[in-house]
Amino acid sequence: MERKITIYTIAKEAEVSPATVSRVLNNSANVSTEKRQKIEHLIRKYNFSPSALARGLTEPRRKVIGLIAADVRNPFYAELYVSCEIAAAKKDYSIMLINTFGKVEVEKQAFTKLMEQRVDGIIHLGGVADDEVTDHSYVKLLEKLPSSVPYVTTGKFDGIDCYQVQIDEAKALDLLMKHLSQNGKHRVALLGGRNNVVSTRIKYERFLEKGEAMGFSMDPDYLENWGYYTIPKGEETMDALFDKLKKKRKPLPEAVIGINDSTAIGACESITKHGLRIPEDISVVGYDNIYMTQIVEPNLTTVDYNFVSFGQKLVDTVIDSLDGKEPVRKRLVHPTLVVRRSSDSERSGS
Amino acid sequence: MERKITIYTIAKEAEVSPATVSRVLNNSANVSTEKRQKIEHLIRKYNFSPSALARGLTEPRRKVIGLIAADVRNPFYAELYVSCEIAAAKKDYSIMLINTFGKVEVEKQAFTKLMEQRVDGIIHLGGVADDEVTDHSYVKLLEKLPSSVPYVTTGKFDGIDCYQVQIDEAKALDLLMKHLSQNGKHRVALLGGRNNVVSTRIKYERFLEKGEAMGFSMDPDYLENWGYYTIPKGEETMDALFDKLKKKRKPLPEAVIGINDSTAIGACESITKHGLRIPEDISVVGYDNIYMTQIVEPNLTTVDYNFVSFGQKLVDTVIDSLDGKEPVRKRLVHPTLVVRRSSDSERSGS
DNA sequence: TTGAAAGCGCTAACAT
DNA sequence: ATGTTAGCGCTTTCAA
Repeated sequence: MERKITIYTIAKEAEVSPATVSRVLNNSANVSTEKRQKIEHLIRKYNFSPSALARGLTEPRRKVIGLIAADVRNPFYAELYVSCEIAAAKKDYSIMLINTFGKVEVEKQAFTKLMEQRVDGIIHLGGVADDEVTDHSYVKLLEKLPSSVPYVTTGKFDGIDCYQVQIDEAKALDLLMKHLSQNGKHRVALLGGRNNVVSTRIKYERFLEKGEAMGFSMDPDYLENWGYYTIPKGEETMDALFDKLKKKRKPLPEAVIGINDSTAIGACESITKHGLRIPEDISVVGYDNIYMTQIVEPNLTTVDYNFVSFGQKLVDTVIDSLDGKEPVRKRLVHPTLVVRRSSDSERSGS
Repeated sequence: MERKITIYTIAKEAEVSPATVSRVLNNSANVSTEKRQKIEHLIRKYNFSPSALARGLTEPRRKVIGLIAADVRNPFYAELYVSCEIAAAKKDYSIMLINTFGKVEVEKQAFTKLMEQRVDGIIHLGGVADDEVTDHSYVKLLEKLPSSVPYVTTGKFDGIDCYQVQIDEAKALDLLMKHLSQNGKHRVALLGGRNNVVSTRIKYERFLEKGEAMGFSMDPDYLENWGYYTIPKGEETMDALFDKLKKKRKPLPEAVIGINDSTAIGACESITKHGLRIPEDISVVGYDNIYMTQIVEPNLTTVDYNFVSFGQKLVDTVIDSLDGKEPVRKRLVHPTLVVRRSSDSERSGS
């Protein structure tokens, strides 16, 4: 076991003071070329790396941002996490990631852990699974955060004093509705999700609000607002819709909007299973533009949130706040429409 | 901005010494109930959280393991990362994750960063994309690591003094070959990958070595060892195989082994495109049991590595080494066969 | 340009 | 059971 090597080791051997070693380490002051070289040589020789812990003890910034996500095995979070990491790296910050797996208990611990690690700020990815977390528990957690640590969330709730960067869900739905409308669809179904998830609720409300103007037949039987956000549940939901319409002797929808891509993909399976073609018989569209949308057959029309700029906004909000720049409390991420085969039979390839 | 609060703040107000506060914080010694309660009350009152930095400066263990992965947007790494996190949490360790995106430069920085953060050990996920990293650069990096920091990798190379936890690739291939053999397949194709990736080379070597005994017709024309590890490349590769066999007037394979699941899924697309049925005309199998194998049509037969125990082994190796338990240098992860529709027409559902 | 010394927040050995 | 004190490894005045 090699002896621990510190700036003192270097200083002693270079016959300078530790302060001088620190100076070359940080380029914080002029050091004579002679001494500098001697020191740099020793640093290499011993493969010395300064302790971020000791440094963090004195310096006001750790250059680390905490990131709380439900589960990076979910592609949505993986994308967002990575784009945050990249955005942070640009400004020489690191990301410290904690997965909560949707468990409130773990989530609370995550905050504690991050605070103990003295992260400079916290990004909280509410996202798809924010239904597990009640507003109440959010409030409790946030109250405990010192105001010096900027907190930014993708969660959608009012009355909480924090930074928010959120998807413009309403606009996202508008894009999809407009697209379907332009393709002459009238009987449009909206599938999946639960109403205690804010993003879901927004979509349903918007659908009811704007659907008529888009020329949709606003029959509530074409809303199947139950289940989760997964592929199998999407399939189940679509199955249920088929059953219901059959019983009520109502015509099939011309288009189906999944509450997210997974739901839409599940719906596709159900439709195919029922012997129908996509998009010839029924168009299908989703949300999120996850990787799989480009893989499934046919490729899925969806709404993209531009994860790169999403992550950038999250990180910038934290750093700007740290730098005293007072970022706006609430920023929106603007979605764009990605048209693929599942809603456009003209499209070549799959 | 609230004043910074430390154990001294608490100590002073509780009229005790900082040491006593430390004692209740760590339960490291007996403290009278009276003082303990007073202290605990103040901790709650101020929402005090002890600095992991200061603590790390004195304590020998930081309880943090560094994890270097190529890209957690790749489901393989996401699964492995999460299982490591879960395994670590059981022993009260955290994971500090860094993505390298296959860039050697970033990878080097990752080591430096982790060392500066004084992680207790480092896990390096070579995995699917370890072709980007030459053995040479590994050696260089590893030489710089102090021997006190256990390093464990999933990479497959000899002559480097480190811990290795790796997939038993040969056994994995054996499982697939046996399965196909038992289903009466003779003309079996092996598709995708590059030979400078060790895991790929192992598979090809094993195939050549054991194929005959399995009753396969060992025609080299049924090996298409080129391309990457992605779905589109898998499709291209299969397309190329079709072309070649047509030109040479050779019969189609009865089964196709993809070098990984993505390649296999791409091959499926090619096969379907050529108007053939899976598995009736051609069986397809892959490796890794990524999530998508359960989604594609038909579901893909594959080999599973049990990410839970994989991660557990990685983490245990680090911690055991830290605890002076001298874990074995090389451990194998045992794969299991997952039979699905793509190689078994008897199977119900998709 | 350089060094001495204090301090960051905590733990642990030693004393009481 | 509790307090005193000396580090841990670094940065940063302040002097020289």
